[in-house]
Order: sequence, then structure tokens, then C-alpha cells
Amino acid sequence: MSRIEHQSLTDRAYQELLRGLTSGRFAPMQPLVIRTLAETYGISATPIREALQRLVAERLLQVLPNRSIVVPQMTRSRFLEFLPIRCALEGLAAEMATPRCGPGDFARLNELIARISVTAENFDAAGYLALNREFHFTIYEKSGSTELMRLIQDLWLKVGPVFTGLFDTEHYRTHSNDEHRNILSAMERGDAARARSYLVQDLTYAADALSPRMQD
Amino acid sequence: MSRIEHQSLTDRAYQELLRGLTSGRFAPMQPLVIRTLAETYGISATPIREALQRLVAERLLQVLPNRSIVVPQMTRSRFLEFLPIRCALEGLAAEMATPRCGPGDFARLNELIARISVTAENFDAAGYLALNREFHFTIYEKSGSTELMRLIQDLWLKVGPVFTGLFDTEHYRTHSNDEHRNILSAMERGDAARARSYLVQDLTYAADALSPRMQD
DNA sequence: AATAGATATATGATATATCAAAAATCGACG
DNA sequence: CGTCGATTTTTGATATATCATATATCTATT
Repeated sequence: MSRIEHQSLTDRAYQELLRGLTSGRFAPMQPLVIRTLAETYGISATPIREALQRLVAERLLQVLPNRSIVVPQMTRSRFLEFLPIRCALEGLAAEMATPRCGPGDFARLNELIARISVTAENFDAAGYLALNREFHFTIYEKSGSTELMRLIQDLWLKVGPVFTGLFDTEHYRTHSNDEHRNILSAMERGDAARARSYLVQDLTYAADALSPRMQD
Repeated sequence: MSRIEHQSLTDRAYQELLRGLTSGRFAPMQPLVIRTLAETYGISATPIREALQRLVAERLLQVLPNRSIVVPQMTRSRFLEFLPIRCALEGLAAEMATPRCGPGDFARLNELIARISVTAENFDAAGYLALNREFHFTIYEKSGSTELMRLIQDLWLKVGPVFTGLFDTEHYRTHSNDEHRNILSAMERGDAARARSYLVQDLTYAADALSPRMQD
């Protein structure tokens, strides 16, 4: 019998709002009105307000001086500011993961690479993004550090919405899996330092592909 | 005329609670009761509750399965889990800061080192901790990345309370300023890589001094 | 017609009432 | 005495009422 999930309305509102954010349902700079959202979700204002404040604390939303709450727009400079941070943390995770991976993990990563290739051939943007994320987080999870995982997850939430456009860049779509293969083979050789540098390269290429297409 | 600061009760409650947390006023695992805190601060439950939830979102507080809110106790393993993360981020910040520092910054850091020496001689624990923090954050601020700064600040908030004991370890108290001097001279030479490694060494020494004295 | 002031409305902030779940207390029974 | 169960109390969760501020609308004056 499955565990009874005692999810508070605040939690549910949070997840609902998060889903709306990551899928880009809320336009940047458009204020999120507590009462409106409360009515939309059919609950009172309190849980909505708490969920919004939680998202503000996580910097996924932003309070304007007029105290209205909006989704901050990701500018190029802000996106690029995240790049070295992501390289540091995700590179560290890859390095830590390398000696902790076994044949089963390598097989799993290999399979993901193959499936990513299929999505690239089929121009399946949604599938591509989901599998790319799964490939990366499969590695990060093997770092064995939940704190590190959480920090990386938070960063992906912040830069995530931008990635939707990643698939549209021809060069990246056809070549990013090469980096994935490089990462995997370095990990299979137990070469943690090189696994890190290939992963950093993957992130850098993605940023190079995306940043010219961003405003600011 | 100074700008009118419009601080909400939630914000004030948050800061009050944060101060209580960093100064160790709340014992770990002792539940923080909303109504009690509300009465203590002379405000209603709502802002207290929101401040608590914000602290939970920042992982400075923890909700138990019974949904009571407590300050999580920092175990040795958790503390050590933060070490590589802090090395990665704070090392990165030192590296980024190095080419951005000028004579004024070096003078400031030098002065901080001198003042830290005085506190060490006088067994002034509070002064020592404050100045040590100021030394580190003076560097991190020069990284030029507010996102990076914020992440590091969050990490210091989490591991901060533990540091109170740092001053009591004889060896660290007498030698940590050596690392500070090494960091500064590397930065003055413009050797970012070495500045990073000395800073990592400083963090590692501090962890070595503290972790044996922690439970778990 | 443009602008300043006044009024109305919208919306976030706070307090409070109510509900539900958890913890503590009490009491009967062994 | 101790244990199990019922009852009471505590406490977090939610809804709602009220207040304060920001925004929009209106009106009068020029």
C-alpha cells in the first residue's frame, strides 16, 4: 500500500507554479496576482502567497519595488554569469561521480546517448531536452552528494527555460552528443579530470549556441 | 533624506530568526512553534509562518515528518559534504577576483590580516570570526558575480554556526593567517590559480580543525 | 486638451477564526 | 503499577476579514 502523501496546498501550489514557470507559461515581467491564482486553482490566497514567497526565496521569481511578483527575464549577461558556476559545480559532480560508477551506470549512460541520437535525428525537441537532462543528472546523482545535486538542480531551474531553444541550433544538435560520448569514455577509463573537462566543454558549447540568441 | 525602508513584518521576522539561528540561540531539534514566536515578537502568526517557510526553503530550517520545524543539526558528514562544494565555489571566486583587484583592495586585505593577528593574540573570538569572514567576502565580492556571492553566502549560513568553535583550536588560530597571507600574495602577483589553491587550503585546514570536534 | 488632484479600485500585508492532525493528558482496566 | 484507549490540548494548515498601499479612473481647472 502506497504511502499516504500528505501534500499541503502550499506544496501543490508550489509545484503547479513551478511547472508553469519551467514550461514558460508565465510571461516574464507579467505580474502574478495572488487572488487571481487562488481563484484559478480553486484555493484560498494563503497557500498561493506562501508558494510565491518560496519561489522568490529560490530566486525563481522576483519581487518588484511595487511588491508585485514577476518572473525575472533571463538576460544574456545573467545567463553567462551562471556559466562558470555551473562548470565548477557540475564539473565537480562529474569528477566525484567517476570513481563511483560501475558497468551498470556506463551501460545506462550509453543507452541514453543512443536515445539522444534518435531524438536528434527525429527533430524531437522535447524528447531531446528530457534525455539530455537525464544524461547529466544520472552523472550528478552518482557524485553521492545530495547537497551538490540540489545546488545543481536549483541552477538548472534558473537557466532551464532558456534551454528550450537549444535544440534549434543545428550545430549543437548534431555535435553535443560527441561531448556526451567523450564524457562517458573518460569516466569509463576512470579519468575524472578529463570527464570534468569534457563536461565543462559540453556546458560551454551549449552556452555558446544559446547566448547569441538571447536578448540584452 | 534617506529612502524610506518599507520592510514587511515577514522580512523583519526572517532577519530576527536568522540572527537567532546564526548565534545559536535555538537549540537543534527543538521545535520552533509559530504561535510562541508570534507572541514573543508581538506580531501575528502569518509573518512568522512565512519567515519560517522561507528559512526552510533555504534549508536553514527543516520540517520534520510531524511538520514541526526545527534547526537541523550539522553533523560531521554533512559538514564534510559541503567542503568540496565550498572549495569549488569559493576557489572560483578567488580566481575570478584576482585579475579584478587593485592596490586599494590589496591594502584593505592586508589591513584585515593585521587586524586578524591582533584578535588572535588577544583571544578575541568574536572579532576573529567577524574579521575572518570579512577577509573572505572582501575577496568573493571582487569576483564581480553577485550570483556566485549569493551561493557562497548561503553556504556560509549553513556551515556558519559550526565555526564558532574554530577559534578554540590552537593550531588553526595561530596558522590560519598564514594562508591568508599566501592568498593575498598570490593575488598580488596576479597568480589566480595559486590564489585559488591557497584558499582551498585555508578551507581545508579549517575543516580539519573543526570536523574532529563534531558529533556523528 | 493636458495636467493635477481627488476618488475609486486592485492588490499585497497582516490579523484572526476555524479546521485537522499530532501530542499530551487522563482514566479505566488489567 | 503499567498499558491501552479516549479525551483534551497543542499546533500547523487554511480560509477569510481587514488594513495599507499602489494603481487606475475621474473630474476640474487651466
